[in-house]
Amino acid sequence: MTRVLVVDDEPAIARALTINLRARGYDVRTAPDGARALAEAASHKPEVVVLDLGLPDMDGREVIAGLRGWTGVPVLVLSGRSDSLDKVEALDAGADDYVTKPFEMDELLARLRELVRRAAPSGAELPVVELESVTVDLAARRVTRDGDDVHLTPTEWHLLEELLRHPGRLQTQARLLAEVWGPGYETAQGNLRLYVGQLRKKLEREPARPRHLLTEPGMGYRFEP
Amino acid sequence: MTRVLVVDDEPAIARALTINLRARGYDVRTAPDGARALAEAASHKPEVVVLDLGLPDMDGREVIAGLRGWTGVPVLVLSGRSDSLDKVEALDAGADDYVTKPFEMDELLARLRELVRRAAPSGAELPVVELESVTVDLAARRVTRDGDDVHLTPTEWHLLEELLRHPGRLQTQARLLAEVWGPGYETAQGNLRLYVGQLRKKLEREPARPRHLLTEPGMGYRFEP
DNA sequence: CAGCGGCGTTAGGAGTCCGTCAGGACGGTC
DNA sequence: GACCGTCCTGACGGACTCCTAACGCCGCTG
Repeated sequence: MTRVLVVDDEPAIARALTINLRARGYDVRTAPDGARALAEAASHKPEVVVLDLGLPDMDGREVIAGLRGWTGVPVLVLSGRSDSLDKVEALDAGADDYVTKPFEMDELLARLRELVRRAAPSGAELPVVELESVTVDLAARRVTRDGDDVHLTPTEWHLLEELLRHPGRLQTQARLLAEVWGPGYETAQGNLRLYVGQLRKKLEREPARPRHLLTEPGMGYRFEP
Repeated sequence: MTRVLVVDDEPAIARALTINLRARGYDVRTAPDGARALAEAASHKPEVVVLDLGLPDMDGREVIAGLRGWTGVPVLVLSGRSDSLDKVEALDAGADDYVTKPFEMDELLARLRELVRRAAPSGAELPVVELESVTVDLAARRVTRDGDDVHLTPTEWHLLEELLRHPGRLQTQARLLAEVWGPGYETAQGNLRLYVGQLRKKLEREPARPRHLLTEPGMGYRFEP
């Protein structure tokens, strides 16, 4: 279920968006201002953000900058003004798309789908990853090993997803920590080691000598298909 | 037509260079001192600069600094003295290659061609570098040799990256040490030799007779694609 | 021919990073 | 209020990386 964070200070719009998105199967959370939006994003890791530019406490660009500091989550900007200046500024600040209020719900939903699809290219290309005796179905959130289901905690999922999404490429510990744990956890390497260990125990045939979840000492980890 | 700026206060040398370069199809302009060299470079944007270090008005490093302040144009240094100190200083200041007077015209032309050729894809980053049997993927942080993975330590990566980033250009030991080990390690040349040796052992077919990680005695190292 | 400086290589110890285990805190459910 | 799963912290061997020192080699110089 796709997690989407709606940031808007007008309850009417927030509620309308929530209802429509829930009806389409999204997992919706809302935040009424920039500060709570950043806190919410850090704790629940949405896969896409809908951001109203007219917030009471922060400028829209500041919110985007706060997100871009640690995550590449796609951001869809909502603007009350049709004038194009703030649109350019928002896109410059790192937004991914733009919709002007009043907006057609259908158009917003279409752009949202597009953003999610674009942000998960490998997820769309490889929804299922096959290892020797383990099958990982990213879309269905399911892992089987020798036919039996394997249970993964949310954090384990998030970490595994981050690794599988870039097969063969080294992911630095700083990047993994920022993506999975959010900002402020850049120094919690012990945590990372712990969860990599758990994933290996659940997925690798010989956890002591991993063949797919590889360590690059001093740099990070790499998923080898 | 490639624009070349020749900076030399000796008319004989300037004329000889002009004739030879024009014969090869270069668009040549000359400047007899540092001040006019900078003015000429600013107005005509040469694609490569040949710079004599023994100018009457400015030190060679000042000229290079004046260029580097606003352009990355490759600079080939001409040095009158075989004493290597001024050459090292010029290279540290940002020069890309050097030739000692008296020089062979053929050698100078060859080095000039190399500099122009390598500067052509300026700004474009090269994520993967192919050697004979070795592939270096900077983005994925991965090296393969005859299909097998080659493991590099963080320091080896850092050094290799610094060399690969300036193909064909000479990197002084001081520059490499400062980039990889940070300030304060300018005197640890033993360290540099050690890691260059390790890279050669891992990447070169004949580590004793390297073909890509070349030594310039007294100067530094050069990556030859 | 001896002396010298720069380069390449080897070996060993100090320090850092990694994997693992156990224990406690937090939040949600019944 | 008790239970359970999940998450985080700290501590400990072990593996890896890094740096230093020393030696042999080569080209150059006096």
